[in-house]
Amino acid sequence: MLGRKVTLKDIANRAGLSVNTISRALKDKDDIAPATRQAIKTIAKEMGYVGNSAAGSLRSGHSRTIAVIVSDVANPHFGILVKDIENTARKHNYTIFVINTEENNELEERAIQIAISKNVDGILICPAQYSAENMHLMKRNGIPFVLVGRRFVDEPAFDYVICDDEKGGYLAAKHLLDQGHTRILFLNAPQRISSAQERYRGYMRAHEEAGLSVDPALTKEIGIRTGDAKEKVETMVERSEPFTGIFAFNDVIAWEAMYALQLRGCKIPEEYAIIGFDNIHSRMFVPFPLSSISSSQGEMARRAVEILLHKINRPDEEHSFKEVIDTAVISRAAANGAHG
Amino acid sequence: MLGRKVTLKDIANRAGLSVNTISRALKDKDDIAPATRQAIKTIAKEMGYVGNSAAGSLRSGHSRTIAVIVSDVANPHFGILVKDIENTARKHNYTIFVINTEENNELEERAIQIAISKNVDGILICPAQYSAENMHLMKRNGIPFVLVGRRFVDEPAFDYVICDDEKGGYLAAKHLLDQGHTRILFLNAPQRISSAQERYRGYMRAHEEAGLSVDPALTKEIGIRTGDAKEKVETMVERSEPFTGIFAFNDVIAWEAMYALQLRGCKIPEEYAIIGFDNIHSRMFVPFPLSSISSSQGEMARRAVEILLHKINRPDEEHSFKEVIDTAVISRAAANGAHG
DNA sequence: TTGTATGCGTTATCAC
DNA sequence: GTGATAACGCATACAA
Repeated sequence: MLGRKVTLKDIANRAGLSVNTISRALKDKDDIAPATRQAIKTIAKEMGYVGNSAAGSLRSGHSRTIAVIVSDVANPHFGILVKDIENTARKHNYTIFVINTEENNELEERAIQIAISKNVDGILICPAQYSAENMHLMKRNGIPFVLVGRRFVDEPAFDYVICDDEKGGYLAAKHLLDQGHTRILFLNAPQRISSAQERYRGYMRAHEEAGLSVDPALTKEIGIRTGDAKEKVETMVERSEPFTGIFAFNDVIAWEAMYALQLRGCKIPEEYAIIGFDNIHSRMFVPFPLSSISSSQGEMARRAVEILLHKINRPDEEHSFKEVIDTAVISRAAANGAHG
Repeated sequence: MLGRKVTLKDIANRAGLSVNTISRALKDKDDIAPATRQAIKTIAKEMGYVGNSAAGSLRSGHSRTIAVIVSDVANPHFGILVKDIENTARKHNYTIFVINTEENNELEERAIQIAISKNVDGILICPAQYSAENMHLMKRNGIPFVLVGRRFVDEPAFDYVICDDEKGGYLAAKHLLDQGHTRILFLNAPQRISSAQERYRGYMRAHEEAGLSVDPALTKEIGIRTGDAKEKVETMVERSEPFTGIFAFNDVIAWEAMYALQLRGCKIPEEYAIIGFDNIHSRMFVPFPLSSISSSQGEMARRAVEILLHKINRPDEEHSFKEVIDTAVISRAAANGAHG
């Protein structure tokens, strides 16, 4: 055991062959004698050889790796998304790694730099959207990338795969309006985020259609920090601000809102009806029902990977990819008298 | 805009200086004229330069990056752990990226290879533990690593940071036994995993102490797949196998068990008492109470990073690190008549 | 079928 | 303070 990284040279020395032969044998090139190849592979395995992709990609220009940059690893929505991305990527013989931005602009810039500096072939990113500047970092460096779940409407050059957020917002609000709720608290993400804007538009459209105006006091911006939604809901209840429905930007925020209501002794669904977004209850079993808007993460992940690989493999093609995946209401009612 | 990666050479051309000077200026070496440095930095920023750490680490031998290899990104426990690791690493000016193994041996091997091949300075890993072979891949390549949450008892050379799983298992079982439950279903992880073994030992010790023997039919192995716990619990209920308490290996399994019981119309906590592990309810607000064993992820993350950095910086020091962080019962009762 | 030479982008060393 | 040169580990082109 060397106690340091095993290189092609180490194997070459052991095998009495040139570095080149080792390299070609391990890459299964066809101009190596089968016996030689076998012998080399055995030695490589024995020595615990792990290729240095940093060196390899420096020379070859590709690494069969893609970086996935997400805004919140602790949100199961992204955990599921990452899993789905990984599965699709693996089918195409690509490996992924994940970098977290915590919805922070500086961390996002760092994340992109790390990805680029590790010579990834492409990047899938759910952008924090403080500005498009970080995206231009990828553009300028010629790295193929696809936006996932969010888009920049002012930047037609950026490809994306999103779900139909406007429709989702519309369906969510309509779902509650149809149940007779007229004052719907919208726990939305910050407005810089495209999906927040679009869901808001849908929320407004549903109200207009119902002939209702919306009290601006009912729209709150929730940050990524745990406890933010809880505090907002608590304040509303404390001040006896009237509302009976809640539409949450995502299911984790919805959970927190439900928690806050319970704390204050409010009854769900007797006093409040709630709907979330992402439909994560379809991918993990949680012991309370929550209606939600399905954004089809699996489909989103698959298309995002496929488009990215397409761009990686045909860098000169100018094709533009803008995919909007359909959304739908998934209605979950209280089963056995429990809340929902 | 070049439309390809910006290199030091590009900046050197623009600035009319040598590549070496650019490199030294951007790295804030002190033998560069302040004016030169400033001019260079401006140009670099303008051109959207991103250092190629793949090339840099090839030469320098380090990258200020560590890889975090976890078994299930979709489990919020790991999401929180990753966040905490990231925070500590950032304080020391290290960047992390995450690779998922889905508790699969081949994916784990691939993950380790990716990490090593990207020239990371060290690895934090929650091993899948099919064998210690994958760990030896790191050992043989001289990459510092620290096990997080799991350990190899037969391999005294592998450093780790874990929580006191035996005590955790003991406390969990005792918590339920003290409430009068004598038949406690243990939804454990597979036995190859050290924490599963140790929690099982604790579970047994609590029973012995109470003068009770344990029915082997009450111990089930739950895989990583969503739905596994649900099916096991449903089968138990269907067959009317008697039990009134459940101890789940982690909180996500506990959620699923509660879900399954509710589906069958079982009442919690009237008919069943449940306790989980990881205490993720302390880091996200979920609208139902769940008692759990606190494993102090924050502390675990902090220590793991510190130990890893120590090993990176003092590679010759033979110091061995084996840290066991205390566990405790966090009891959560039903608040407003809801279940718990 | 195998070996030799070259260069990827960066950093370390040394000369000026 | 700055520039020239070599080297990291690997893959490619080409020679043998």
